[in-house]
Amino acid sequence: MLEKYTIGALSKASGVNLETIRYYEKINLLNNPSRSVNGYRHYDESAIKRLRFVRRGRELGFGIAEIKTLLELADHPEHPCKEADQLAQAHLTEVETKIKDLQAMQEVLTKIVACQSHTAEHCRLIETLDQRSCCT
Amino acid sequence: MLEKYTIGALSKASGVNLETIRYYEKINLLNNPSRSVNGYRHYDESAIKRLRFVRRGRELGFGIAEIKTLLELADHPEHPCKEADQLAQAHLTEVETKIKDLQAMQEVLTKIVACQSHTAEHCRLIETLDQRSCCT
DNA sequence: CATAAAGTCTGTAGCTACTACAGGGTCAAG
DNA sequence: CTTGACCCTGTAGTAGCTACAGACTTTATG
Repeated sequence: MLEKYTIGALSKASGVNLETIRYYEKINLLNNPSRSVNGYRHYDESAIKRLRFVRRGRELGFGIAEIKTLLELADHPEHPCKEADQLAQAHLTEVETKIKDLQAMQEVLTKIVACQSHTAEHCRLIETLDQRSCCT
Repeated sequence: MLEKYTIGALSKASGVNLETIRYYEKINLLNNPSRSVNGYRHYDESAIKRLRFVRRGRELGFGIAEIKTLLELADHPEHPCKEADQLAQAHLTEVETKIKDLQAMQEVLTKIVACQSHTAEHCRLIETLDQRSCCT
């Protein structure tokens, strides 16, 4: 395959920050690319594909370790996908928990904003934090 | 005031991890406490109050820098609370954005889970990450 | 052809908010 | 007097990058 991409070009093509690509290489999320005589990294189309895969996984909130597993699975289409299912399910549960937590925060914050007082003494936010119990 | 709390007692009373208290001291979120001859830290009731304030702020998702500002405000009830209002409003907006992002994630993940295939080849999660566009 | 700008290299330090030791000292109970 | 619980400092680790420093090469411009 033609290795026509420098790291900068790969960065643009994949939408992943240049420094992040080097970081991914360092933590072995990406294979070491070939180098030209001057030491520059060179990549082909498959690297773009892989990086996009990673980016999408990150956008969905998967951690690096999880993405590593998913990449392994993607590389071996004949393997059972049970593990991917479990990852997706576990992650979904996590996301749902986070949403609930944030919604609780949202509720309290909504009550707090639009403070009518001019001084901190009766400011709702300060009051809330000063109170005995939180988030009630 | 009586300084009857050791750091362990303060930790229990405030609900903040012992190591975290020392950390808060180091980053000047808390004042340096007095020490007994042996070098042990000693605290009074006001430290509990302050730490609880911090904990509640953290639970609401405020960052340390924001909490520093809020503590300042709480210490000066005569000050205008405009700043606190702004913090609360900005934070609420942030929380709402996060909720939306997570809900988008949730939607995609919900579609993905319960993969019907036995192998990774047709696993929905892998497919999704492999596809050209994400989260559509 | 010279030079300047843009790209690349390695390696290290910083970010947030903690947490987890290691290796030591101190205190109270039995 | 020993055992265990508590405390001390300081450093390193966590996740996932990002931002340099200082050096090199390549490409564009005058």
